Amino acid sequence: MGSQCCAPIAAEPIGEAEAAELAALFKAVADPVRLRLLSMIGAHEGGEACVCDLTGAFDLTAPTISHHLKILRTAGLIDGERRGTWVYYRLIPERVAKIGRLFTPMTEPATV
Amino acid sequence: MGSQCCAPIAAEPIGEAEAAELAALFKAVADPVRLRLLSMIGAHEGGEACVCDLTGAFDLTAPTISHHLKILRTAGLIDGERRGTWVYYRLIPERVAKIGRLFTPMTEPATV
DNA sequence: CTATCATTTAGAGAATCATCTAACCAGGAG
DNA sequence: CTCCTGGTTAGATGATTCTCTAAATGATAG
Repeated sequence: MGSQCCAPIAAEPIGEAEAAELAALFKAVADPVRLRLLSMIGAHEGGEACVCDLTGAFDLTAPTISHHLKILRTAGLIDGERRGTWVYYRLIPERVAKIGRLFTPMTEPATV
Repeated sequence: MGSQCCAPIAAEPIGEAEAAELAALFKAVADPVRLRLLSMIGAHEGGEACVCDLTGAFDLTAPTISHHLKILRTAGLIDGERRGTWVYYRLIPERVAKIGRLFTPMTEPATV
């Protein structure tokens, strides 16, 4: 039956303000480089990766990678910490999951 | 090891081609207008909405709405059908769910 | 202190995108 | 057929965005 009628986005029309906020979040991941960065950071051992681990995988300059990391950081998807010479980034799981929730059908039936 | 720990994006580094394909999908929803359109279509009674139901909610011209609908259609997120005078759009649930899956932790396996 | 490596900031140029106006296609009413 | 409404297509324009080079900041080594 309707155990998963629809994703939250299809449950009710989202408002203008919420749409703007969500769009900003989605824009952060709407780029192949940032998608791969996110994936590489999350999949790296220890759940964190330093910038030096990331730049090599791309045919891009260091400033460009830094630019993309900043966008992810501004969106609240990753957090960076400097330890000695290197800067380490890790995912912010709650924020990452927020992206998925909007489009994921609910297994639990809501009030519909 | 714990593959339930994290969302698919953090399970292993995604490849260049997959990242490009997914980025295109995310770009389609990385806009407040398109996010609201998607939501309004999905939440509309009968699971479909004609363009005339949508344009009024925005402070935008009809061609602009049409432009956004085309982007959503090209991304495979909605499908449009003409019935008489009006054109009706509806969500393509499988495609919509694909967006959510990448970022949703697999702690509780959903029927997908 | 100076040299060097890792990363970020600043600024510029090319490409993409959101929006508009004008014009075009499809159906229904008179 | 002619007119009107609903919706799309075609260009044009201003704003973002991605990428680079050059320069700055931070930390370690000699």
